[in-house]
Amino acid sequence: MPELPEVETIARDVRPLLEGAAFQSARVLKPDILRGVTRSAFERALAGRVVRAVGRRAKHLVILLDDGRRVVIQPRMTGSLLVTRRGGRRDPYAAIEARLSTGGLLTYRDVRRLGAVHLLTPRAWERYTARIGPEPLEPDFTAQRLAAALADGTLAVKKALMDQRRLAGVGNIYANEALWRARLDPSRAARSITAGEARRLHRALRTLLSGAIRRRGTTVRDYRTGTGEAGEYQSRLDVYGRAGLPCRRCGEAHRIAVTHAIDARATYFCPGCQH
DNA sequence: ACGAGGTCCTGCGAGC
DNA sequence: TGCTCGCAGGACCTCG
Repeated sequence: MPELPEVETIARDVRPLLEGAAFQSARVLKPDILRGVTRSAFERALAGRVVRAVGRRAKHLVILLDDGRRVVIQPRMTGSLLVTRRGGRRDPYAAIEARLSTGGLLTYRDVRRLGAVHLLTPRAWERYTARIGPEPLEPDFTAQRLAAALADGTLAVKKALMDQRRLAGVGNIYANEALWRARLDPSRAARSITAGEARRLHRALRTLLSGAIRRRGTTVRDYRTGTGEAGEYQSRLDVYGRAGLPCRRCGEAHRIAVTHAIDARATYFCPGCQH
């Protein structure tokens, strides 16, 4: 499930293949993934446009066109973006295909189609990005800013971490991992996190997310990089998916537990060392 | 203002 | 073996 490191990996993979290339044509094969734009309007908008930049904001891929508009792709659970040579086998899960002037084919595929694709004017993009919280890997994201994002919440700290208005890009896997690293109980009220704990969590988040980017993301099931491969970080996970296994800090003394008490999501934690 | 729960969607694995 | 069913869950929604 693409979170920040996965979307960043996809962006880095497709960037050199897209920037400077023109879309010759685009076809929307599964129109229900489009938001706020019709199939025909989307296809017309892409035709002839040159890609000026490819980036990431939170868990969204952002393709900046030469007319200032942006194609914003939110892969959610099972979305992936891939550039291939043309003439390959038909992908039954392809939602959008766009032919490139370089001879390549850009495909957005999404098995469950929970993803969303927007076409945004500069003004609409400003409104869109303003609703998302700070980027945790930006240099100006300090422990104080993290503490501020958590300060007003009676909700569980894990849920606060995953709230995209408070903090950008963290989903279920990395929220579990960051809280284990910071030795914090996921069910703690967000506002109960002290300044010192926020510093621990801040450090945990930054090292975790940058480490996961270096390993090209975490593939549990569906996630693929921009070159169609699995990520490499799944073998490094400390808690996610490790229910019943010994805690990597406590050893045999404590085993990883799983609960669905927080927002009905799978929460993995060590009862021995997370408080 | 908050939490709880529903919704979208399809593949997969557990269980009978 | 073949079927049903629940689960995976990010973001958004409504309801109380």
